[in-house]
Amino acid sequence: MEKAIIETPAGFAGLCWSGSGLVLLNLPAPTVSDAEIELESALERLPGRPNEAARPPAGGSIDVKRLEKGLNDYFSGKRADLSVPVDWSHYTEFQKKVLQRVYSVPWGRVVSYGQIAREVGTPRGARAVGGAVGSNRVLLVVPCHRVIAHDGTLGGFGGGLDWKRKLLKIEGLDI
DNA sequence: CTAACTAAACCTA
DNA sequence: TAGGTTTAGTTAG
Repeated sequence: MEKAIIETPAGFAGLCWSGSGLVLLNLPAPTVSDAEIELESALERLPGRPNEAARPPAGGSIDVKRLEKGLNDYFSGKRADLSVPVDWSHYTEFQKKVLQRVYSVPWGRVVSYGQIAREVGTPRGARAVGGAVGSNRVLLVVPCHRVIAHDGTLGGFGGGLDWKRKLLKIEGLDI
């Protein structure tokens, strides 16, 4: 499991990845040390699998430079390409299904919890979808901030509703 | 296994 | 619009 702190126009973001993809991407923090602290704390809260560190395939890692450029573009207000392989191994089946669907929501668009629920085959599981997107650990790459309530209100956000509003604002949406 | 949580949606008035 | 009800999956005990 490799770690890094990268600089974005909005601050310093901590991330870590395994051989199969991105494991963690935090929202930008004001200082490098804030970002480090948040990253460590997120790592401790990572569910499951103690054998993760035991298999680091040296070759297959993510393109950190490209992600850094993507985030730079994103926080400069551009329609950025944040696509990067994600390591889904720390999620339950349901969470994975939901997050993979959210992954495909394009820049500047929003969907409702209920819509996601219908699309993953649990038509009345909107609240469960809320719980699942709340488990997202690769913010922005899986754009869970684009999932809002069906009546157009914000819903919730693990990183705080101010962040959610701000991210949507960057994408031209005033909610 | 149960019970208590939700980042929802629906129904009624 | 407000308030109560229904709902599916996760998590703690």
